[in-house]
Amino acid sequence: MAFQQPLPKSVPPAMSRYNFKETEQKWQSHWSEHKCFEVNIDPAKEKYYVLEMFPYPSGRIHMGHVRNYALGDLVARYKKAQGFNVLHPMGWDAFGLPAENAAIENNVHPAKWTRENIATMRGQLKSMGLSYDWSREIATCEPAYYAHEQKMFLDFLQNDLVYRKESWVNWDPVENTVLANEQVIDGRGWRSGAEVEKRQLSQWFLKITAFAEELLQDIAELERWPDKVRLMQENWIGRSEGAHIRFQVSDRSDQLEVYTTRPDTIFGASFCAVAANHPISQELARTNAELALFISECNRMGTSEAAIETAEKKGFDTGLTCKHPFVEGLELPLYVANFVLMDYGSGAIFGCPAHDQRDLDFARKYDLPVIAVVAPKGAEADSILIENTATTGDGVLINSDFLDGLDVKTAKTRVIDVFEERNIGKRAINFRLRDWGVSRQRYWGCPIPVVHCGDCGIVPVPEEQLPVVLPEDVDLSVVGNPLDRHPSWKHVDCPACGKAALRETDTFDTFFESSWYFARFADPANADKGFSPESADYWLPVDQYIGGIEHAVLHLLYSRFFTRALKQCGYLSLKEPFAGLMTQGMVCHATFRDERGNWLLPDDVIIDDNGSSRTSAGTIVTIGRSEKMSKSKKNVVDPEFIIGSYGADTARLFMLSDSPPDRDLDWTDSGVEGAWRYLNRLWRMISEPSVALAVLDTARPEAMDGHVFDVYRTVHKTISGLTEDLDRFHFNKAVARIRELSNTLETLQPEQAGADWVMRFGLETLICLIAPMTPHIAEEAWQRLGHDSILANTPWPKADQALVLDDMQTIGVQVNGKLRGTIELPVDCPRDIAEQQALELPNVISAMDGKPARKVIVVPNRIVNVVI
RNA sequence: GCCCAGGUGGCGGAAUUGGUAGACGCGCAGGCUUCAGGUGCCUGUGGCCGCAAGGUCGUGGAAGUUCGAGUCUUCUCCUGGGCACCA
Repeated sequence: MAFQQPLPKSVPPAMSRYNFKETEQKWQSHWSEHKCFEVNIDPAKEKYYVLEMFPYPSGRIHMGHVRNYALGDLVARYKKAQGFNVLHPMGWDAFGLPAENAAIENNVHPAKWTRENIATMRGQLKSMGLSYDWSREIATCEPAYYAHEQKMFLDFLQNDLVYRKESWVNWDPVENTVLANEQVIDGRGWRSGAEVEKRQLSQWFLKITAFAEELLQDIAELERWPDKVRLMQENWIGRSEGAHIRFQVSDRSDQLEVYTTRPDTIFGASFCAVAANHPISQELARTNAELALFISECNRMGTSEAAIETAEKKGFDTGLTCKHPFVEGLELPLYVANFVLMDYGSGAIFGCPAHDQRDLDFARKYDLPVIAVVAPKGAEADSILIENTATTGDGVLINSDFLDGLDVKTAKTRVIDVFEERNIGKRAINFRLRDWGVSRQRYWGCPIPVVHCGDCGIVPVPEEQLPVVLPEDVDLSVVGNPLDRHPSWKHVDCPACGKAALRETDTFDTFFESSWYFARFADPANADKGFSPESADYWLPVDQYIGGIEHAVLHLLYSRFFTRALKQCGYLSLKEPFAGLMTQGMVCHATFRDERGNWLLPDDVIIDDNGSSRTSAGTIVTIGRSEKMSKSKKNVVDPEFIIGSYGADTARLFMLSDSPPDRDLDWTDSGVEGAWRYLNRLWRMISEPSVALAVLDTARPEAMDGHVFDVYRTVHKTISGLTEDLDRFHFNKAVARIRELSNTLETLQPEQAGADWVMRFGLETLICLIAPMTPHIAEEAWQRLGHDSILANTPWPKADQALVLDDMQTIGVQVNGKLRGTIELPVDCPRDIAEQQALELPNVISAMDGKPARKVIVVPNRIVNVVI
């Protein structure tokens, strides 16, 4: 998609094409010099905090960033025009795994790699003309940032929000390192290819579960969040009500505690099962090699819910049995089963095959009894036959002793009451949510500020010794954790007793940094603390947060938790960090493959006029469906190239015009061309208007041609409609309205009375309305129209409501629900007049075919429907 | 397996509460401008029938509610997304 911009010297300046390169640079410098977007606390003004999810500095910006920041900038500039004191900052989520990978692959230090990437990407973002307050820029890998989160961690520790426990990790025995799930491919390390082991390590956890109920309840308050995200958070937290029940294990002194959400099905129990990592399994495995083998098999299986749910249900009969709590003499065999999760509930279940599909699959495989205890409503108790589908719906209890005849809900309550009376179980609420493991055995992250002392145990690093700075003189060419291998860094004196001790060599999960960065932006230069209470009180919460749906759960939930934890530690006075959330869809592009099936870059593909495609070398190209832009499929378009060839305004306009923000967007060359052509058209309308413009600041003329007045009304309607579109995030509709207004303005004729004035008014309004989307061309046009003010500081246009509402309107007339014509009626026209006019329409008369109207439905200002 | 979202012209998408389906753009066709290509401008553009007026079908599929359904209900098919160490 080569594009040259011809600028022939012979053409006079007014006729020249819009010069985006010069213009975009000019206004970017201008805004920067005039500190247009730098803001301070101003109690007299209402604040508005717009935040886009800050990027990981991976090297170069991609189209997803362009979309995200075009959306955010539109909101920020629009709110500024509406008079808000707008905080719109940008920074870098700068710790993370890719820096370490790059270090190993390219022999470059993660710090250097990261800082260079930031410099590149900052330049790219600046070329987009985004209204950031760059004076607030932060990078989370700098001690000036992470020092404060080390302090926060220590405060969490003091407030009992942190603890240590053993937890399982993916261990790569060749690289001597812990792997992320995504680094485990088919059970092997992605780089080493070694078979991954499960290992238990002692790790730091944050008590997010302490807030589980609150985090769940408060979702209801997040009114300006997408329902989809709220639902995902709800499901993630996964509150369930049920019971813990203790089963006596035969021939042993201990009891097995199970968690169940279906205590009502207790009389249908036919086995018990524990997780592979359950203490009982572990204990038995020590003397049972076969069981140990089964457990290691379970450990090799993926830990994801999807993997567990879809895997074949397998179990190992321990030979032990559990006594049924109610049925004297009934012994339930105890299995170790691969579908029981140690992390959920108590890591043990009782199986009721008739009413749980997993249990049924298991029972069929091991030939266990299947006893129906719930009869669906209306079904005959003795006609129930469970084959291969468990019934999980409501019904009436059968075969269940004292529960017989009760519905499921009542039976649950009753049976738990009995458990509690007999002291063998109790009511329990369980959450799927687990505590947040924040330890990472990685180098490029924030050091966890504690010291391990042989005598004193775990000792927090004293506040005056913070920050614990990540050493930069590390060797990444050797396997294992560089912090652990560093010759001196971890060796310190115990802060408590002064004896030789060791630093914690784990670093924080990078979600730690992103859980509070929004607050740091309120007070980014504060050296004493993360942010002052005053700055937080003024700027927080974020009024509009914008980012990818991929963060719908973890990042957003961690931030919500972090905010509560900070509140508990006295940092903040609010619970919810993000009052409004908008999640954007992905940027997609068609995919191309050559004859051998190799992916091709869009740049390597030539589409001929007849629609056929080939490579530049002439070989055949297959065009595949549009998919999310990704390096692996090569269906990427480099934003820098687009900005260089068409300008930032074109790229931004296209990002906003073709799809609503929350849906996926197809990047197409023709769409970009369309945006580019429109900007040139707009430029022509300004520089060579079809109707000479009235002089700046002249009063509205009293005499106006009828058509001119209609156009004038359209301008007001556009202001009103577009403002509403922006408030509802219907940005693609807003762009459509801009184009409609352009079309309408071009219908003005020079000889019509008032046309010169309405043309100026219309163009100035158009420029103001498009400014948040394409700010550079708008500023230039504003200047060209004779203004010496900065458009970015200019108030948003106001519509005259009297002109927005029409006094006449077109109403559809139907006969038996089919449209047969339209009538022009005054607004709020009486029913009988509407009916009369409708019945007089020739088309209506012919459609009625001489039959009388049985009924005429008149919906005022909407429709008339004649029923015959 | 479970949960969620979405299916509207050749394409991206419009259509506040059920009330004129297809705004706006892309593409395409014809014309004008131009030495020519591109740009620009004008006109047309859901399918089918028709010279036209107009008719008829039409929002993944099937059924239902309603004077009236893209919109509500039920079933169904397809596509995409999420399901705990990428960020």
